[in-house]
Amino acid sequence: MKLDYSTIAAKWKEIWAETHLYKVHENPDLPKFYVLDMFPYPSGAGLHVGHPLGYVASDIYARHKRMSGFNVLHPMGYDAFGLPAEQYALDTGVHPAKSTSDNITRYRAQLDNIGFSFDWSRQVRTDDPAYYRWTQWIFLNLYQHYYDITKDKALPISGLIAHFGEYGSLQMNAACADHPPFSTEEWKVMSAAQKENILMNYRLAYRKKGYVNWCEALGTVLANDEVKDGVSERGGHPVIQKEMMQWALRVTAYAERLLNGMDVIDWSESLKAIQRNWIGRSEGAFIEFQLEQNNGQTIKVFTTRPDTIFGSTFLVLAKDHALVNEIISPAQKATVEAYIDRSKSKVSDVKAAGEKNLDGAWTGAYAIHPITKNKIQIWIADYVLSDYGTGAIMAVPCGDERDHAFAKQHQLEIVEVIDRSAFENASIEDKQGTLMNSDFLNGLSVEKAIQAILKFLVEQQLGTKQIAYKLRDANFSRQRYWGEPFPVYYDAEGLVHEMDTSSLPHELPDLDDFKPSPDGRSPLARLDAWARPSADRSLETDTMPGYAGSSWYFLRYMDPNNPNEFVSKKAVDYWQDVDLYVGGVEHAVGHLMYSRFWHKFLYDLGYVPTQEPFKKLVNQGMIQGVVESLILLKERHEGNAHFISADLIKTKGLTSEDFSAIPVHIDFVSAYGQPNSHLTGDGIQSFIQWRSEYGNALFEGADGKMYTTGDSNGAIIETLSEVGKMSKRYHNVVNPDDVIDKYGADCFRMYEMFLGPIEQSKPWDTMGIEGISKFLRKFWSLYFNEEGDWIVTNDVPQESSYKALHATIKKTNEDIERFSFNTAISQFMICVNELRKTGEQSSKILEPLVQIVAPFAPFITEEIWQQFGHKESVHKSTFPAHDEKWLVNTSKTYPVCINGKKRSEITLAIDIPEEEIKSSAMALPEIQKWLEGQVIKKTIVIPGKMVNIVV
RNA sequence: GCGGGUGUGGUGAAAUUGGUAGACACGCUAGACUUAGGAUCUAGUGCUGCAAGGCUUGGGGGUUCGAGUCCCUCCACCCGCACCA
Repeated sequence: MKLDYSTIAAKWKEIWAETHLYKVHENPDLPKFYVLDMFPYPSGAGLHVGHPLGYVASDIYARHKRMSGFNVLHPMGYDAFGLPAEQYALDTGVHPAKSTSDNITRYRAQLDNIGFSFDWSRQVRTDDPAYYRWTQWIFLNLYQHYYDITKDKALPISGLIAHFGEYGSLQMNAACADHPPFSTEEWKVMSAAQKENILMNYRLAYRKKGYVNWCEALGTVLANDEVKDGVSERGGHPVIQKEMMQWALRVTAYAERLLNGMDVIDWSESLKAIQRNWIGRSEGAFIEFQLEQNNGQTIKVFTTRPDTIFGSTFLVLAKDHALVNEIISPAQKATVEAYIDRSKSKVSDVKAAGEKNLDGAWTGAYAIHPITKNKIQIWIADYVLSDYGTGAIMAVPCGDERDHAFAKQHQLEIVEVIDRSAFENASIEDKQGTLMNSDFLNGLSVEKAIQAILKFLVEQQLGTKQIAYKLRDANFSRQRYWGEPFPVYYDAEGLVHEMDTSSLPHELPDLDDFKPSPDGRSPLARLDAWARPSADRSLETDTMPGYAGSSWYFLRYMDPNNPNEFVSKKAVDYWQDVDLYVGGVEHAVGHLMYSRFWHKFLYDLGYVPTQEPFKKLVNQGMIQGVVESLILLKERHEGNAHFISADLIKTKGLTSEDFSAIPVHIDFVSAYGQPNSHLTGDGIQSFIQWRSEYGNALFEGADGKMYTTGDSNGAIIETLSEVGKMSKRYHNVVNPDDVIDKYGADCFRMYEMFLGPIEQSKPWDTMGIEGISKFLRKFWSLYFNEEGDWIVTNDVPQESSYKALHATIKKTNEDIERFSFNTAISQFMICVNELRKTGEQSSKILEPLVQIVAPFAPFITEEIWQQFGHKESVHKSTFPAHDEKWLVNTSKTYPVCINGKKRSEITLAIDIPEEEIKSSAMALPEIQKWLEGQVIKKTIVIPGKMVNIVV
């Protein structure tokens, strides 16, 4: 049999599908293992070589676990709802439902091509009503629960209502937005609408009016993590702050648990750091400042440095702080309004520039310093954010850089309260130094002063100890068509009513015109018959954001077709949680945060047995593309464009002033990504056809070879050569199907793994793939000769072959376990080279070798395995165990006594019988004497101290 | 600015607990077979030196018999957050 990978792959793909090889069931007799990939959203572009990197790694891991006696759940599905799918549909004019399904078909074919061991019977897609009815169901649960801080869990809202009926809002320790306190009596006389408004402050899914990230171009509101540098992450459109009525999720209620949970999960430090940073916990205090008018109103500020309170010379409020309008003095009204106008017109991209914004205005009002009783001015400024802390600060110009800059800018008083003379290098914000000008705090260290002032503030009822988080509640409304409809409706008064869970799914209606409306309403709002089923009932026309469906999909895989529950108790008790999750780091604060939040919520409700959904998480790197460009001279040649081969830049002594680089589609480039990447005559023809404006261009290069700038070694070219994302824009997308056509799926898989450590990003470089291809041919040639005859015998193997095999078994086991696939592949190469060198043909060696390689190269190993006469798939076989007897170390370390004194270690070859070495009693001269007659490769003797001998 | 990470040949990278640094592969050089080679095989390939040898894991310092690995310090690069009080 000749090596014909495409025939082999086609054959086994079919057989695996027919026999449902990778189908799994709960099996209490076997330990479970759940290997999960982040499911893709099926965009129109299809998969490129970067996508499968993580999938291949997890597939190898899953296959290995399966062969090691675990019952492995390894599913795949599609994140079909959300902006990307809809945006694609908008671009192409095809209905999202159709384009999504078409794309899924294409993705599926591409995935199958790579030989993954997914159990496709468990596929989920988030746009399937049978799936999203449970997304809606979880939403309703969030709506029906609040977070009890004392019990530290979510509880039904009915308990809260009961509490209000009995105690009013007093003693209610729950996560909520600020609202005026009320008594039992007040609660009892409230109207339904008033009660509902109160409850909205507690519900975990709630409606609120507030500033949101509004993206005009996309016609929708975006979550904080969907906004990067003031523009939308998708499309790069400007985002402004707009006030709208929106659904939101009270993720802040879980901030502390989301933070603490990270201590018990096996994620990379950097990822945990990103999440910690996003949650942004800081300890400090709320301090109340009376207004000068003394009308009972106070301004509550948040500070992490209460010790500097004596240095506080003014207060600053956010521009949309609740009290702003009340306190502005008539004299300052015009100034303040002018400032607010200025500030509102500013788009958020001022932030991106990284400038400090010191704009602000004095309200004309004063507050009373709670301790010194001094009158201090109240200002409004951009640098105070309304949604962090209390939206108000006590400015301490001597202890905070921004306050300091602001004070200078507006000529406000600066009082030094920290003596830092003992700490030369301390910056203004360091917690070092001794208090001064601070009454009873004078002379205390910063640490001690914080404790002392906190005690004082609490005793005097001027403030409380508080923890603030940067984490914001998650906006949950999208003015879009392609998403889950909210299972709620509003009555004539605008009150929210839940749909009955038995009526779910609340299906997304069909629509012809799904373009966003410029007025900020969802396209569904135009569907009057649907949106207003009766005079006193209107439906929510916004839809849920992309992360809704992806926040719990890993649970659905456990029991994907259950019509009665989102997941059965039996299934979730067996599968528990995800043991290994592989995916991109780009989901660090979006998907991974929301999933953990939903999971903890479902845990509180008793639906899932674990607090954390993903025990171990591995972030695969990105496969980057090289941008190949042709050099276009600025100076034209007889009126036509003039390209030169990149190697001529140096020859001609050109500088970057003289030319520009024009990106070339990589399909035209020979030796893509290599130092000698170039266009041949055909390539030039294709280029001209592609970019017709260069039809008459002159192409100047030796032998008609036009070198491109893909070279990363060349001096001047280096600055032109770019490595970055693979994207359509740069025409550098490598399609896995093309690679597989040329080299086969096994080679593709192994090469992706061989590129380097899985977490690292690296450019796709076609050069190295030949090495893997060569290896696979060598591997094949252990089993078949050139004529294609089976050459495996039943002879007794050579000893060296056992050694090579068992070393490889051991290393492969260890390497896969620690996610080091490149080193495992290196070991295969060593083993295969060794077996070829000695001409090993024994099945005793070659049969287990197939099993070791099988997780990496599933197709050709399956083919070879059958040749041994096995009826069952190699992927159902048991991974061979290594035998220690063949793995005697080449050297062993023994403790010895050097010169009768110091205990140290000595490295000796194993050929020296162990009993010859009298443990710790052997002195240096004895060893040297014993070694006489041995072949000594290397000896390092440090007299009186240490011997290192290699025999 | 804050937080996290990374620095090893011409390249991608190994070195799991401190123990012969550079495995494995790419590339390159020479040779063999060839009409030819972008096929295959063989040998060589960290730097330096004719050699013996010397030097070598971003720089400097330290601990240790022994450091790529541990500690201190400086430098460079990458990623995340960024007016968070």
